Amino acid sequence: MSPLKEEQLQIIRDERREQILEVALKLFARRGLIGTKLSMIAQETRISQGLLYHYFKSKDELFITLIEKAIQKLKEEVNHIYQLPGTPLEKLRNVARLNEEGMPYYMLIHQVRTSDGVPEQAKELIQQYSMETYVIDQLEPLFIEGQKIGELAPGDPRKLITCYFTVLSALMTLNIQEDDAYQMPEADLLLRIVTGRP
Amino acid sequence: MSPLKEEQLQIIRDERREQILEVALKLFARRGLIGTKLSMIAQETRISQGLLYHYFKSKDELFITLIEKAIQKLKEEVNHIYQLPGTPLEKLRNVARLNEEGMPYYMLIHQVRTSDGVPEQAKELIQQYSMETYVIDQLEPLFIEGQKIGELAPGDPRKLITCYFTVLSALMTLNIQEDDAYQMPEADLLLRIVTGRP
Amino acid sequence: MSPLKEEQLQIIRDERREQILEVALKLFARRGLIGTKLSMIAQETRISQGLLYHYFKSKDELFITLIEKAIQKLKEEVNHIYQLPGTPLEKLRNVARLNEEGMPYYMLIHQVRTSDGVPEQAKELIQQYSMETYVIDQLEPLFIEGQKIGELAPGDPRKLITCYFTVLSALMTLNIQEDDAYQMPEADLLLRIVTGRP
Amino acid sequence: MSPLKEEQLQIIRDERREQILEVALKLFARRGLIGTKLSMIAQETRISQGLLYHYFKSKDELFITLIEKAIQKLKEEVNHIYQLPGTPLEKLRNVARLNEEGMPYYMLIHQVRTSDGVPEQAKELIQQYSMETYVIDQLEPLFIEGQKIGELAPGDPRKLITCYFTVLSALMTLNIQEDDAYQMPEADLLLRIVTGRP
DNA sequence: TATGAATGAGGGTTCATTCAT
DNA sequence: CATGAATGAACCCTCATTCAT
Repeated sequence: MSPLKEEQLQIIRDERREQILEVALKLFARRGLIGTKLSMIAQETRISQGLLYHYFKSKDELFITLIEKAIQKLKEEVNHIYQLPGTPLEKLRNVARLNEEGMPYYMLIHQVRTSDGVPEQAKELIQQYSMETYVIDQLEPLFIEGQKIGELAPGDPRKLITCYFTVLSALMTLNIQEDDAYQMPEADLLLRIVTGRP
Repeated sequence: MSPLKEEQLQIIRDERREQILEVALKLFARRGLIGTKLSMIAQETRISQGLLYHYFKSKDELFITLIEKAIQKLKEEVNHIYQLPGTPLEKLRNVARLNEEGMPYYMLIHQVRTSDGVPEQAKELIQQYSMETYVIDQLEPLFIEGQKIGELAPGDPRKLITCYFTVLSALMTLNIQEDDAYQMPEADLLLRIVTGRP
Repeated sequence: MSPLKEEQLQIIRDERREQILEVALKLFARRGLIGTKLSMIAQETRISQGLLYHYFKSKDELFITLIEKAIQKLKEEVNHIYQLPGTPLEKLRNVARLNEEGMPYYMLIHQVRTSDGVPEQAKELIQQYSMETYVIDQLEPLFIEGQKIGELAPGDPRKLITCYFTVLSALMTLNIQEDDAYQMPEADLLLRIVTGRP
Repeated sequence: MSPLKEEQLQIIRDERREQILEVALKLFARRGLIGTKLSMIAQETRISQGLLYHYFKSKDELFITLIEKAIQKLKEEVNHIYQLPGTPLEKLRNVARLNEEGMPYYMLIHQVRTSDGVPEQAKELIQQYSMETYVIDQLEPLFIEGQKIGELAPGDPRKLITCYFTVLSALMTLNIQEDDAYQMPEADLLLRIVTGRP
């Protein structure tokens, strides 16, 4: 009866959905929520505008879905740090090599934090994901260990974490491109913030 | 009619223009070019929408005017560093106490750099104001002196400047608010980037 | 394949068609032609939207089919009056107990008569089914007989019929619901129109 | 300063507003809320679509405004009955000559009562204006007087009122046109409902 | 100068209809 | 026969800009 395998259909659906999310992420990151027309997303995904509404109930919902993914992504990244090889400092050095993949997500979150005119739900999601309660709690043991073995500068570890990751987030948000006036700083210079040594 | 009146009118005109620019700066910074409606600017300036067009030919022109002011402002700020009291390090410490006044300008520039959908002319202006050719050139002597007297870490001074000011710009752009997940880092932690000491 | 199967299929087909018509009638009556989405009809019939097009060429055709059924229904109802038991007045009293089943059809016809934006063909059908030429002609003998035996008030019987059935149709169209501001009047009060007696 | 008399402006505004309401009433009555496009209203009022939004925040608001007017109108009409000349029966006879002006309002109310897809607020307004609590209360004294002087049939006056006005409302809603299958009944025939006499 | 009405292009969204499977 | 993805036209609505006063 079923004219197409239920399963196949679902796979196609999911792929298409991911395509849309990918395109939308890129565009929202660069142009903002209002600045991104659905026609752009549709065109770049090679689908009709109407079809977007088979996958997302509205532009806002599409945006919010991306915010949820962004938060998920950031959490995973923080958790991932522990699985990196080496001493605490070496782990942090790897984090400092800012990955290009995560950048659009940072920009999205930045928009939610700084712009009016984004869906209220997006703002609430961002507020729930507080750096305070998540990132800092997660990384405190790592910093304490780094201080114990003398790799990291002494002082309140929570303050150190906050400073370091605020700077990293900010740099992500700057979205530095090649041939740009700004230059993405070398990791070793940034690490001075936490090591207190050249 | 009378020359006196003309003059007064001109003064009122200029004041009004400044008012508009002030309001627009605040709104553009928070909501972006597209997200800011002329009706908002008019309302907050307590003038009619139509009157805006006596002062600026278009929304884009208003935006571009602000970009020009932003660049002017940043140049002045860099120049101002030399007039601060104290050793090079002390001067830089003062810069690190990020001034709230300049923040909206940073956000405007950030928008131009990272967003599509802003007037082409704005992009050109920003590209002309290259950190490379202006900020770095201006501050190189200061950093070299700081290295000479041992206050600053050794190494390529231009790289140091770039890193330090990129981080400052990025933090400005984050537009950290009270009761925010992020916390504006203490100046001393940021200065470690250039001193290499705790 | 086998003739038996073909036959069964045809039966299923016809049943399905009736289901669709039933659902559509209910929805069109309450929401109007434009206010009823094909997706609603499909959902309530438990079939896909696409399948609707195997049974009806378009939304308009579906609507027109219902109008044809409505007219058929009303004709049958008028014919049915003669088969009711009792004197002419008793027959009319039974008609006045307005049957709920026919109400959606009345509402459909009302829509065609009063709304623009319905298919032209529907309007033509309704105009052909003129109360004048059908209902009145059919019921004239009944009224004349009623007048003869003194049950009905004297006067032009055609005028009486027109008045009485216009009122009934109008009440049908009002689609009075329970707990409504309006109350469906008692049959005896309405019958005063034709009897001229309390 | 004021470039145009505040007062004049207001007058023009009000006139335009009335124009729009008039056109919208006519169209909504015949085509329903959904069936009436703003472009139709704009075109018939000879203004641009955009200008509609200077006068009404949305299509729904326009519709609701008309519902409010409709209720107001109906109340006035009921109150007006007492000021008509003559005996109670003569007053009612005048009411029975259904005025064409009020018809679109009846149709609007009918739509709200019978259609889904109209603004919730409109439904609430209609429910508040209950015939029960308003029309009947208002007219009860008139009917009682009519019964006292033998003009009206005996029996529960509230039931009589309900029946009579339900029939009148229903006939209004039928929106009988010239050269229509239906014919608006003569007043005297309808009055039999309340008089019980030919 | 100053206002607010007026316009119209273009946005997000809906939905009847078609099509590939 | 049956599905649900896919399309595109047309809707409501917004807003930068112009215009009459």
